[in-house]
Amino acid sequence: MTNPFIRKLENFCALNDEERYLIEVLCRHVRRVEARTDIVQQGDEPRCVNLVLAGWACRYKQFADGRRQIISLFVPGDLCDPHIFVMRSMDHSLATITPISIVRLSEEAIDTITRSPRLQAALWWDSLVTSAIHREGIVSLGQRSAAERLAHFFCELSLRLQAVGLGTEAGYELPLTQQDIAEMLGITNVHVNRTLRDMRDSGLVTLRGRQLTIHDFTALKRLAIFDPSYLHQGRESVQLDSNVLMRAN
Amino acid sequence: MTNPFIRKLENFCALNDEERYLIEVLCRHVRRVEARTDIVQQGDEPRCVNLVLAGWACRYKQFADGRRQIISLFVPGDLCDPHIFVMRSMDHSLATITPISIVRLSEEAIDTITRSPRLQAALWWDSLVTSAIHREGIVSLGQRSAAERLAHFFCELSLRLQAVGLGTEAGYELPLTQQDIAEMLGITNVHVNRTLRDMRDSGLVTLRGRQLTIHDFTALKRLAIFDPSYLHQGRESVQLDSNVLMRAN
DNA sequence: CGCTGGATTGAATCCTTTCAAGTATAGTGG
DNA sequence: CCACTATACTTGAAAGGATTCAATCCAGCG
Repeated sequence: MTNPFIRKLENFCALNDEERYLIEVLCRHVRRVEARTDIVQQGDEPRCVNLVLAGWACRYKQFADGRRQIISLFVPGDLCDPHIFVMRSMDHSLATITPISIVRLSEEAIDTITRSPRLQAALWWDSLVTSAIHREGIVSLGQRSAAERLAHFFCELSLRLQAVGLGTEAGYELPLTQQDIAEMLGITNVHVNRTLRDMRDSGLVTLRGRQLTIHDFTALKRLAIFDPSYLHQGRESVQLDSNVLMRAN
Repeated sequence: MTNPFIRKLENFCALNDEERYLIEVLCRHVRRVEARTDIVQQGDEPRCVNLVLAGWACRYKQFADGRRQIISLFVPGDLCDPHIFVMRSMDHSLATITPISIVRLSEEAIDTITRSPRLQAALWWDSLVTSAIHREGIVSLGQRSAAERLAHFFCELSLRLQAVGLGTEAGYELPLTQQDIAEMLGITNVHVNRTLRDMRDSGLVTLRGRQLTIHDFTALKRLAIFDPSYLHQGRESVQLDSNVLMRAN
């Protein structure tokens, strides 16, 4: 099974054997962490960069009163903040969702990678895509209704998982509870449940037993106002559909 | 008047004369753009990195049906995406809010800057802070009520403007319309107006004629659940108040 | 086979939006 | 200097989407 990080980066540009080998060597010491465990906590000094090889994790922030926001999801191939070392402390926490396999990359390991200009560019691309995902998250939370958010979330995840061979347009494994989804989308778990029922009833998607089945991807994209260009996948991502974002004025 | 970008970076680390001079030279060709004008549009190929010297601008995305989300604000000293050049196209637009002075930095200019290890680290710091601001924006949109969002927004802006000498804890110039604020915070302009009235009535802040007056910064922070550590200002930003974020479980 | 966490549903409540109308403010031209 | 216009701000009333609280159902698991 190929390394999902290599696989993802190759959506940006082809790597040579040497570059692939370099990453594979760095990925030899896999660390396993059980589900629902903090990997890094807010306030910690950044010691390493985590790369997910298998399993799901998330970034989150939580208030003293219990409210919690999941800021981003990590699926296989995802890397967090390669330049985090310039910071004194973490302003958020990282936690596993499922049992997970991760690699802890040291600052030296990152330096080694970025010595290759192509890998350096690939890492920039990756973190720019991560930023773009965050921006789109802001758009979702700020402008999309609950149903639109859910639809958008499913669309995005479909493409991200396809990029590492873990899903198709017809569906994928989604190991989140409805509470997790609620904390991602800024709505309550009850409302997630009701919205999911509506989407099932209208023949869009079905979520059962950690398996998401997409019955009508086109309709899902339409509901979500989903424009995949922000994911910058493939080398020619500038195709704006008409149902989609357009400029002001 | 000192360059706000230099001033901001020096919140991260002191620069030497050579480094300051390098930036000042790159800032010689100032471009002026009038208010309410797109600087870069979604779909454009990235040609340069914009650095704001004076005036306010924003990043936004807009739907075909008119809904618009302002994703981030640029105040003097703010730089957008120094590594944007690896991307094929912009997934969002940039627009001015006020008349503005900006500098367009080419890829070579960025390369020149990052040849200095300290400036390279400072640029990383700056973009990590930008990411952190986006993450906190996600938390606001996902978990905070309208009043909490507004309060948080005012607190964050106070610190960011203080970092470049454009505000104090007592207030600052805020050249946004209530509609702009609404599009930042994911609520309607009508609700912004009502919430602003409530905050004025309860003696927290007053916003009149583009001037924000903060009457009770402590109470504002409390309402906002504001923990400034995500801004990573100063060299010792690890001070978590008790009213503030804490870990799960 | 009972336990436990997650999923589901109903009913009431509430925060926010929508629609509409009215007021204030700033800039423009006669 | 004052109509005139445009834009922003303000407020009310009604409607709606999402939350809250609580109870029930379900499935996997020891």
